[in-house]
Amino acid sequence: MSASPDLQPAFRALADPTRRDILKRLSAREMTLAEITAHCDMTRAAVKKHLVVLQDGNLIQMRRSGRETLSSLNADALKPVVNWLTYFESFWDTHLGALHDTLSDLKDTELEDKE
Amino acid sequence: MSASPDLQPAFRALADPTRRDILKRLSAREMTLAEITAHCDMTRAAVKKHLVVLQDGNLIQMRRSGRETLSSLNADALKPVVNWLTYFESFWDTHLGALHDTLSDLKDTELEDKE
DNA sequence: TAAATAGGATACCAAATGGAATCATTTTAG
DNA sequence: CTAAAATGATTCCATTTGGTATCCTATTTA
Repeated sequence: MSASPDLQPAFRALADPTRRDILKRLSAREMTLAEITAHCDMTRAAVKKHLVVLQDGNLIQMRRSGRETLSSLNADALKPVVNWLTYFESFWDTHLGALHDTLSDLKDTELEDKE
Repeated sequence: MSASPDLQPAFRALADPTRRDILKRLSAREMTLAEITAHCDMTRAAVKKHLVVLQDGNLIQMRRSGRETLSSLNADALKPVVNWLTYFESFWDTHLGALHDTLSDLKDTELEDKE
């Protein structure tokens, strides 16, 4: 029943600013390694490594075309991540999260629509 | 105009499974270091370090009470993260993201509801 | 076919990380 | 006051990371 997909590779991939930047760029169009590198201020080899990490997180795909490799965004892989984070939505706009337990007996007290 | 908050510390904090687990636990109630450690299968010192990383990401707060320190969730800090990810929402459920550019001249072609 | 292009694959490095071990400090129980 | 409880602070260690430098392979294309 494929419990929950392994979020680790995706969270790991998102933990680096260069990789997040690459994702944004790929949301516009697929790009070659050289093109991506042009924006990254580091060597091709370094960018390539980032692409591999992104691929491990399933956040991008790569396809070979002639002598170049086009990387493209796989935004769907972000869904499980957002889903994980959404769990905490009910704790937003209130610092009562930590008191949740303490206040459980007052559950009908209306917490008016925050801001 | 406080452009965008620095997402790095938060993304960094979220990149570790132990820390994500701690966040889930803290969503129930605030906990002491000893309590958290009880679930983590590692030393107090190690857990303490994770708490510091979470605090750097502003995902938790700590308050001292007598000889113990209570850590509590600050779910609000997840908002900017979700917001960043939401940017990609328009690319979900379609693998056309990478072709967005290529297809730009066909923009009136109706892309019927995917799936 | 030979040179130029675009990428892969490795080896190597310094710095950051995850964790354990230890020792010091503060608070509460007797 | 004194010991136990709870945490903080430091040091040390192995592994992972982010990057560079190099060398090698596959495509083009002149």
